[in-house]
Amino acid sequence: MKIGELATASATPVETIRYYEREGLLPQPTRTASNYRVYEEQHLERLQFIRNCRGLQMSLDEVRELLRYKDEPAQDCAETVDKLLEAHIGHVALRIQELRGLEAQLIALRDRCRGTQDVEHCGILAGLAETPAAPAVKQHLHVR
Amino acid sequence: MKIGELATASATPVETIRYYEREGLLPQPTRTASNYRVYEEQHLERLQFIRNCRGLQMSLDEVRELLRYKDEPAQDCAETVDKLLEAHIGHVALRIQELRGLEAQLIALRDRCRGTQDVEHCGILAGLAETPAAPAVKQHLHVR
DNA sequence: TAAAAACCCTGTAGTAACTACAATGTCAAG
DNA sequence: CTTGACATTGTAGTTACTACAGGGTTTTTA
Repeated sequence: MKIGELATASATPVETIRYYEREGLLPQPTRTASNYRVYEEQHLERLQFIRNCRGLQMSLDEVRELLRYKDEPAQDCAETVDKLLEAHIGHVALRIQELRGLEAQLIALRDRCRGTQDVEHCGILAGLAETPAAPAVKQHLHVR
Repeated sequence: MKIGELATASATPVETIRYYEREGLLPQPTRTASNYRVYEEQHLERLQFIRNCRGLQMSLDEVRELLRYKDEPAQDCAETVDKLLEAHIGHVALRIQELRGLEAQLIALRDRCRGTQDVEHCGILAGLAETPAAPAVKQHLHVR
């Protein structure tokens, strides 16, 4: 299987596959005489695993950890895997909470606009300029 | 007001303020003889506006656009501002939907693990390896 | 008054997870 | 035998910052 085929089989851009290889998530495949990458079924499976994890919004570091457990299972693996997943679920739930608050604020802001025409008196811009009123999501601006 | 004061007044890291200046979001302030930036009240207001928008998860490009309307109000401004906000609300709502689906999948995955001990048969890793079963968030992996 | 601490400056590089070239090489079809 | 699709490496761009390094200045403190 050449890289293009693997790409379509896994719905992953070619460049991303090469990126995963550079990052050590995918093992280096064998090469043809002309230096083309040649993949086996195993590669496809591993790539699909990665993509599934990514689809679940895990970071590449988390994926790396899971792959490590797949590659060399130890006795306390299951527990650790479970923990990782548990933590991830927590993050997602928190993010949903934050976005809900955000949505409410945005809707409130939008509704301030209804009824004004000119920008000078537009409630939206005024609302965004307010200092304490709409301190928005106060926490770390830095969520994903 | 020196940059440090502006930073504490706006709860924004100093480096971020300089970054906004480089990006053209904040106008270049005057300087002291020793080349220190000197800010006025206006700067603080503008920075607060930016931070509020960012707190609402708007991109800097969106903020830039809003600032443009603040700076030079035209006749059809209010409408455009409204549209921008409307679109933004849509994005947030969509993202919440996606995360909800995600959460459900993660929980289902976690529950597959209950009852197994060793990694070889751990339902979580097996679930993540499956091809069609948990295609996760199928769409663009690339949401924020 | 002098030294130390706290602040400021510019410029560059790093972050995550890709994406997008540029410049080149290879292979299959017509 | 040429055209087009595919492959290669390497580098730079994306977003919104963050973190230095290597300097200068100002304020505080002893």
